[in-house]
Amino acid sequence: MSLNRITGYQLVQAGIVTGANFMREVGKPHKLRPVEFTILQLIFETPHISPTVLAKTLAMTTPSMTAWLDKLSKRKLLMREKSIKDGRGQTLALTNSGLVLVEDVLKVLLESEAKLLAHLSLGEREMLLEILQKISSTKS
Amino acid sequence: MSLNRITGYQLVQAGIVTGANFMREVGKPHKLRPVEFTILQLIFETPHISPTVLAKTLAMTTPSMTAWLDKLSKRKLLMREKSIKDGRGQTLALTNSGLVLVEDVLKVLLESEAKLLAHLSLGEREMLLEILQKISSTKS
DNA sequence: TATTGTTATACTCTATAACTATA
DNA sequence: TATAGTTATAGAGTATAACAATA
Repeated sequence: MSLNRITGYQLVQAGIVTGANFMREVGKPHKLRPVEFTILQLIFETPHISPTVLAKTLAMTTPSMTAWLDKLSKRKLLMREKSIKDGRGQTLALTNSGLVLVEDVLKVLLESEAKLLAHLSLGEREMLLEILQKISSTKS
Repeated sequence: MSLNRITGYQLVQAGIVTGANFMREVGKPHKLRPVEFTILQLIFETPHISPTVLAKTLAMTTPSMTAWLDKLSKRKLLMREKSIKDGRGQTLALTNSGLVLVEDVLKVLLESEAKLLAHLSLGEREMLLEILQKISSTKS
């Protein structure tokens, strides 16, 4: 028996490959961390999402999320608005430049990952995403 | 288009699930980080492996690896030996307690991941490991 | 000259605790 | 009392640069 049978290990190893692709194609040129892109994209997909929900989705604490939102806010990529429904809460929204960035980056990522994983068949790539989503859905 | 189509994102999300499983089953009880287990297991699988090769395999710098090896060495889980072939190099080996730990942890991980992923079919689990390994093999 | 491994150092990211404001 | 979000702080993990020893 070996490390090759440990799913957690294989996920990390595969993540090294996709992470390097992200850094080369997006991270360096846009000075953007993976988590920063993910936050922006999640706001794009779920308008009015709150910092707390975002933190839970990405398995981090709210103080950490505050720090990331501060950085992205200073770069004018997103805005914090007071929630109307709950005076304690916030509602997050992309600025125009945030929207432009997210659309560009997503396109670049889809294309570069397609090249990166070109040695996999289409069926394998579909299967992979499907299985990974099943695993993620384990999260409470 | 959405984040769901980004392999890097799905790998991270699935990694949150397996990472939480590791922490609960192994990390907390044995006070062991995932990278620490991986280092020990790689030494077990590849006796006489060197710190530099280990660092490359795990995509980290040699000073980082030195720090991890220091910690594991202080816990008497591994030993550093001078390489006979190359006076600059080292050869890593598990101590007896390192060997016992690694064998126990690997067993616990295989069993707990099997439960964690029980909602996947056997075919899906095999396919997943196979595809992840294909992606990892992209690494130079 | 190049490589192995270590030390020194500073930076990034993180979590915990204590706090404010609202529910 | 509980929850949303912030601030303060300390710790973990990291990378870069400079170094010693060997090739």
